[in-house]
Amino acid sequence: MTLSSRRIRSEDWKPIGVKSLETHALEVVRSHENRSVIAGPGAGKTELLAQRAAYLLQTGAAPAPRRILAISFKRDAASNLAARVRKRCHPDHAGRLDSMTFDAFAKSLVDRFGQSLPERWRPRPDYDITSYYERDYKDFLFQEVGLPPATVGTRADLRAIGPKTFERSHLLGQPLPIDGWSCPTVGHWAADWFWQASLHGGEKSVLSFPMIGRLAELLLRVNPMARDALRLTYSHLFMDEFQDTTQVQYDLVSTIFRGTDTVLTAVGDNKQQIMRWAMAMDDPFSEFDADFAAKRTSLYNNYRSSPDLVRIQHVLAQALDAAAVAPVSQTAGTISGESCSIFDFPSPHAEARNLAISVASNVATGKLTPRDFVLLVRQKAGEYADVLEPAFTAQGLSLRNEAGLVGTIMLQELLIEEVSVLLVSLLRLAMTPRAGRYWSECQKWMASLRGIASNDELGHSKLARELDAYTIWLGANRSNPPTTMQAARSLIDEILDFVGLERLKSQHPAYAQGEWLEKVLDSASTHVFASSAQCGDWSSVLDTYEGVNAIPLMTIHKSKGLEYHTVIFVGLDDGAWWSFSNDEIEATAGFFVAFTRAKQRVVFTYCAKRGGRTKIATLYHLLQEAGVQITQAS
DNA sequence: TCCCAGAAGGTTTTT
DNA sequence: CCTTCTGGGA
Repeated sequence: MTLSSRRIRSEDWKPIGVKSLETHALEVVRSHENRSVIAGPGAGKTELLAQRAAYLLQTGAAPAPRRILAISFKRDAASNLAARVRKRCHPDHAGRLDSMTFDAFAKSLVDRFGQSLPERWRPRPDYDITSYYERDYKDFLFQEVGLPPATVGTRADLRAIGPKTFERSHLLGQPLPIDGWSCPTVGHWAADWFWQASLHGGEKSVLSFPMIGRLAELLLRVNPMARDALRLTYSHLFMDEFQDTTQVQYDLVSTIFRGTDTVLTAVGDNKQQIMRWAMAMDDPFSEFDADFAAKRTSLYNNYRSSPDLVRIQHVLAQALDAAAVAPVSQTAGTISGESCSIFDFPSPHAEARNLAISVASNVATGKLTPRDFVLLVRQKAGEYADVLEPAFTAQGLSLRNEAGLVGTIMLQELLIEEVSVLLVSLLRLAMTPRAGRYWSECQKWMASLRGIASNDELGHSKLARELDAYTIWLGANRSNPPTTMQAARSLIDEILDFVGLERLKSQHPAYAQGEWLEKVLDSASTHVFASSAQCGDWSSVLDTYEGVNAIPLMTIHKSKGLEYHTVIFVGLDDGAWWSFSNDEIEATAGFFVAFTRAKQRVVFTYCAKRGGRTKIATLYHLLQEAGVQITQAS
């Protein structure tokens, strides 16, 4: 298929790379109005946005030079959408899509226009980014802030606020007032103090991402030129995972685009709202529909899960939304036995052994690989890993806690870092046989780092020669994986010398700021070294590094947006679900997210030693209602 | 310094 | 629900 840069007439446009789209999805793809799209798990939300981007760019509905802004929560979601659009569109078209995270968007605004903020709200240009924890707010409220003036309130009033309310309601609750709070309550008096200390207190301003979001919103209110530039630039805005939008993010989008000709598309799933405790809005879709006169559309296909799993999912979905409509599975079932079962084990040890044996026997048939499985837990993945890992190792399998720390950063985070991906590609190319597919990948990486244009053939062939020479040298001189931490680090430094540290920093601003790059490289070295310790040759070292043969273990929250052939949920008990009664809807939504990661099979495990099943009886009733059986195992 | 009782934490993205 | 932290008192 050749990708054309020619404009296609709207009536001639067809979805690309898929057989068909359901009628409602196609309607959204071609829509010229604001839309909210409620789409359950596996309905193809990202695909819908990718098709819509292709439609808008190729038909000129998003007319050049105007652009599409796509905002996601997670970096992988943002890059995933961009990749799908690149695959379907000519570079000239795909280049008019900006796909980024909410935080990257807000930060880019503060970096570009932040100095136009009034003095009291103006961060220093070289501000640091931090995460404020409850602890920090507590210390602040109880010590640093001191005594409020008598006109505002007493120390007791101040302490009565509590760190959570302080952050949610006072510090970040409303858009910032340009001239400060005029008749402040105790909360706003303290919030103002906190803001001023963060902005002007030390040598550098220290801001959290939500604070950056608030500053971005304010600067667009005080700087109409910047705001109009954005309105003019973007003819269309996409928002993914809209159910998890926070008030800060919503206010920013409203300030920029409400009442303009920019067409907004918000997609998400109410039933997967599991971030309310982390400041997500209660019902962002209803507010969006009202504020933007958006038309609501629901999608009813499920391209991920088998008909039997979709049937059970619907039982859970009805507990979250009585009006839920049964989705239609578009995927054939391949499991011969039960597609969902609960196993009751006598001990966590027996549970680990049994699970390891059953995964191993599945892998042994050759039909499934370790990566087809996921072990999900509600919380404390590390503690479960301690018990499960030895059992899996005993069966010749490796299990990997994706949230485990390598040095100071999380494994899952390290593996998606650009510099880590680049290192692995270069090492594969240099060290392993039949690494052809890494050649073009490395070539692409290096070309973009060096700013070589796609039509610059001379530049590309010069780069190709350099790349070949370097990887041959590397393969010849560093053929043994490092045996010490120092060796791992110096190898990485050496490769980065070839890549060009400065080029890397200028392409990826995050690496130019603070200690981040140093942390990533340190973590990468640690992980290369640890992977080398377990394996002999580079090929298996890199497999271990990437975990290509490891069964992932993670929390439900981390699994959002992912999918696996078989989901094994460990710990369907009151202990793991201690918070169930605090917010039954949100907890059930978490259960729904875990269940809907599976394409073919879900296994739940229970062990009386970890807790009862009285508090989460509702979940057991739902499964029972769906015909799922509990089996005593040993 | 130690002990005990009661409180708090746990699920988190993002440059 | 279970584990770890905290603060007051001895």
